[in-house]
Amino acid sequence: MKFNYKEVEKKWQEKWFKAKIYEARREEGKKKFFIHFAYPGISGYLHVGHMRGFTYADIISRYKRMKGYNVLFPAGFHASGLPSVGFAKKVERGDPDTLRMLKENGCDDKTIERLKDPVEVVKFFSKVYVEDYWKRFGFLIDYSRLMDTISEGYKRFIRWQFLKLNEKKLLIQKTHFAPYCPNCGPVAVDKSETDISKGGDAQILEFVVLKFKMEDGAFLPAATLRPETIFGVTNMWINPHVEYVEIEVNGERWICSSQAVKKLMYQFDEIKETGRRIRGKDLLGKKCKVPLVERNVPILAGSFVDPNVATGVVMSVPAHAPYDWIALKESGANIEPISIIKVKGYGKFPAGEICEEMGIKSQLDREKLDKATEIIYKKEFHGGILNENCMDYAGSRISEAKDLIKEDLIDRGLATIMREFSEEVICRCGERVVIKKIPDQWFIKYSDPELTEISKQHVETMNIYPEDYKREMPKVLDWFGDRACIRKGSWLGTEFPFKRGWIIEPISDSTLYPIYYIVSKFVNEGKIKPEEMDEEFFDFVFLGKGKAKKEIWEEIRRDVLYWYPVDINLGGKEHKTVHFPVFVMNHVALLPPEFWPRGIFVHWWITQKGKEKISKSKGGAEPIPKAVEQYGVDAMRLYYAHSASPFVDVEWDPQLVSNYKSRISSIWNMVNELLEVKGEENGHLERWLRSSMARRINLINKYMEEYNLRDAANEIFFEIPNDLKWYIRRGGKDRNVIMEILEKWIKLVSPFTPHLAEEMWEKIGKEGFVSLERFPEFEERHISAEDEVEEDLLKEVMNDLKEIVKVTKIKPKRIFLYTSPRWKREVYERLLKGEEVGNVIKDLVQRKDLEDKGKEISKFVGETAKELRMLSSDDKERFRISINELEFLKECADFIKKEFGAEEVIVESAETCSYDPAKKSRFAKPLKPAIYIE
RNA sequence: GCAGGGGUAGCCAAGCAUGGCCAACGGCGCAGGCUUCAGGAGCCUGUCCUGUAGAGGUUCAAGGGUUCGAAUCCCUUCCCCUGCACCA
Repeated sequence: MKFNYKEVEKKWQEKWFKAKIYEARREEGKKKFFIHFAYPGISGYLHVGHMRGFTYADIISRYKRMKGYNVLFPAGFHASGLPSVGFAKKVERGDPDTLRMLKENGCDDKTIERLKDPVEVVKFFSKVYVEDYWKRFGFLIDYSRLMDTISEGYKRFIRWQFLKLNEKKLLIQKTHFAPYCPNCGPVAVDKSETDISKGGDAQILEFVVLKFKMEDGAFLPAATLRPETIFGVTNMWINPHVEYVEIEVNGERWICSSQAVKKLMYQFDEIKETGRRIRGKDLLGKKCKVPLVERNVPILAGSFVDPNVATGVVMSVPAHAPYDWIALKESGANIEPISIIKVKGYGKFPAGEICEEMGIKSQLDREKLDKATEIIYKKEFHGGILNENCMDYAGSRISEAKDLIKEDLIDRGLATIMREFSEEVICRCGERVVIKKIPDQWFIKYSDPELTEISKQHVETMNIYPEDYKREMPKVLDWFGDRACIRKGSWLGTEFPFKRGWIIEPISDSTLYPIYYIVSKFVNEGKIKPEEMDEEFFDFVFLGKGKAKKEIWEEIRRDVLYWYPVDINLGGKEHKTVHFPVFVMNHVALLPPEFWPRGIFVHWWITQKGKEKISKSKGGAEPIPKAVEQYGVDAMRLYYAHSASPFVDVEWDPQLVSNYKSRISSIWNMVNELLEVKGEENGHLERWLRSSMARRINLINKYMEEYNLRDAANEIFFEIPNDLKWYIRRGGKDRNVIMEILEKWIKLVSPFTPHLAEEMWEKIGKEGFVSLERFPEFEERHISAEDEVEEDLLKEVMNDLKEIVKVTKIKPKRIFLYTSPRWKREVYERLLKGEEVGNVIKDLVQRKDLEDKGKEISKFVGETAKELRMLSSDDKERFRISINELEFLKECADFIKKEFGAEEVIVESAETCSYDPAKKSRFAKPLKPAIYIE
């Protein structure tokens, strides 16, 4: 009797996969549904967090299949780029964590040896993903279409894509600045730190380098993020303990730190060292001229100046820069700060004020000074106005003047740009990463106004979940600029057709790929060879251009026409600003409008305690096979679908998953118990159960249509069993209705927990796969408002009884229920019809049988009118349904007696009651009988 | 900086785009009872405060406002989080 989930999972997976029920074949005339998830990058073992999105996709595709769609649900692997290379590198250098993890997962030494090769890493993990994750979760992915992005066929496809981008004039060349290791070449700077050992959070900042001319003609290049403060410069800062060097830049002599020279070499074309070295302290006391402002200022000693940051030369704006303020104070120099910015909340010298406030005493108190600098920077940037000291820019807002001044200074040859990381970045090899200028980098021109505009228009027509993201998308498309699309270096991918030895970057080769799933089937089956797949081939199958050279081309073309476009592309929130926009734009740019994607579904993450994204580096991620073993697949699937909305991050909580495991087995037990039930039909109870079920099926269909899996699962896994339990509790025992409801219920369960569903399906004596049955549809004929209102009435009465028992602590012996007098019901009816309050009162008061109730009537009518105004239309509806409360409650008397352990339950009409010592009967109202307990 | 998300009872987490069915779904935890004499099993009840009659009171980051009525709409403030391009 116990639910053996392990056996059940195995049994049904074997059957499904043997019958290949996942395989999608074109059926002309049958409506199709194409869903896929953003294929995972190959970066090692996945964890329970990854399964969330995959599971959503499987549930949706199973649902659509049951709704009569011909479903295409393919999957593949994104092998391009760095992750698998990074993984192989880790194996090669014997990274202990990596080796331990591999061994824990049962890898022998031979396999580990093999994994030093990135291509082997891809092969190995592709298999893990398919066998240990996807099939293990019962996903009905079309396994005949598996593909990865470094296969020959895929590369042909990408090559074609870039030929087309070029034809559309969407490939352009321009200067670019990228992270670069002097030893290893190009590196990626990102949070996963595949290439680097430090600095994953670093951003590339643009410093403006202002050229201060000294008396001997050499320049001091001061780097700043705030070029507008040039008007407030009072002096220069040089670190006296640092040795500076002289270099020649475009014929000018510059003096900067030696560290700066190294960096500038990678960014400027014309640069060389003159060999002259100058100690910092030898520069002190000399003068230089502020560019544009043409003011002579002295060079002072600033020990806070870091030769590693930018040029190692700093201009001093004490009025508005906390560092400068403190350093100036410490220097003891007799220099008056120059105020140049007016900002709300501060006086003449904001920097001075904040140093005072925060109690900053020394220029080496970096922590506080950084904080102070940030505060002042933000405050002045947003609310600051340049004052009369600022020449032509006086009166402008900082946020507007900043770029203007920068451009002007550059145009006049007084300044230039230098790029620098916001923090130190160290390569895996130990070298400091620099920023390198690439003069002729290739870009995909996503900034193209026409492409952007059409993409925005198309997004309007798409089904995008959640709604918020749909609203966000046009802004993202506007913001999305040109993207560098190739890179030279050791990583996997397709060679760029217009530059030998350069590889297409991994985002750019994963935009149009869903269409390749249609081709990959033919490649996998050997029906077409990658070598055949040239420009002509893809032009024909994707664009319908030219002629088919072979019959199979026609076949593929028909499949493309049938399956495309994608109905849902499902992916994690990390794809919101990069992958999804380029997915849309590439389709819009290269394919005809009828192939543009129809929908996107974004889900959030499973996080660890403390809201951290689960990552292997942080440890503690639960391996998938272990979790499956422990909780069972169906429990996990239900957990993903039901524990929270897809659009929030969820903390992985093993306890919670365990609860779903219990839920699964309790459903199983319940079905078994229900199968034992036999007895008479009651009439009312069966009508009620059918009605409630029909209503829920209607809701569930509505939820599923908008992919609201959570609310659908709630109805299916919680509300329906509650109804069934209530039916039994009420004494229902009609086997026919139970079998009828079970059959529907099991179908509803199927997309979410398919193994359980199949097992139950078999248990109730059905043949075939429930996975291939039709999803239950709303049947209006089962709706019986009367029976539902009656059952609600009973529940309400029981609630009231409970409340009374609780408050009074009475142990009920005899329970009296007094149903509403007829005239009160009449009041409801007439008011609901819209009759005037006054008329109703007048009418009733004049009636003979009510003549002694004048006061009560007018009060009651008034209150009721007020009450009805507050009710929703659904609630009002309940009062319109006519039921016989007296008869119904009499029938329930035994049930109530049993539930409350009373000796007797007496139901009477308030008009004719024989026993009412507490005068309770006067409180009776329609659908709210008065109660007396003793 | 640019773009976006969020703050709900002890905890997690619904609801908030269509204000009233909301003291606020569900779960965890906690308390009591039942069942089971086997397990991290199952079932019922309670869990903001007050209350010996089905009720009332105070809540949904903070402070204002709109409204007969606001967790839900508007404004202000505070605090968290995410993405930002050779990372997928």
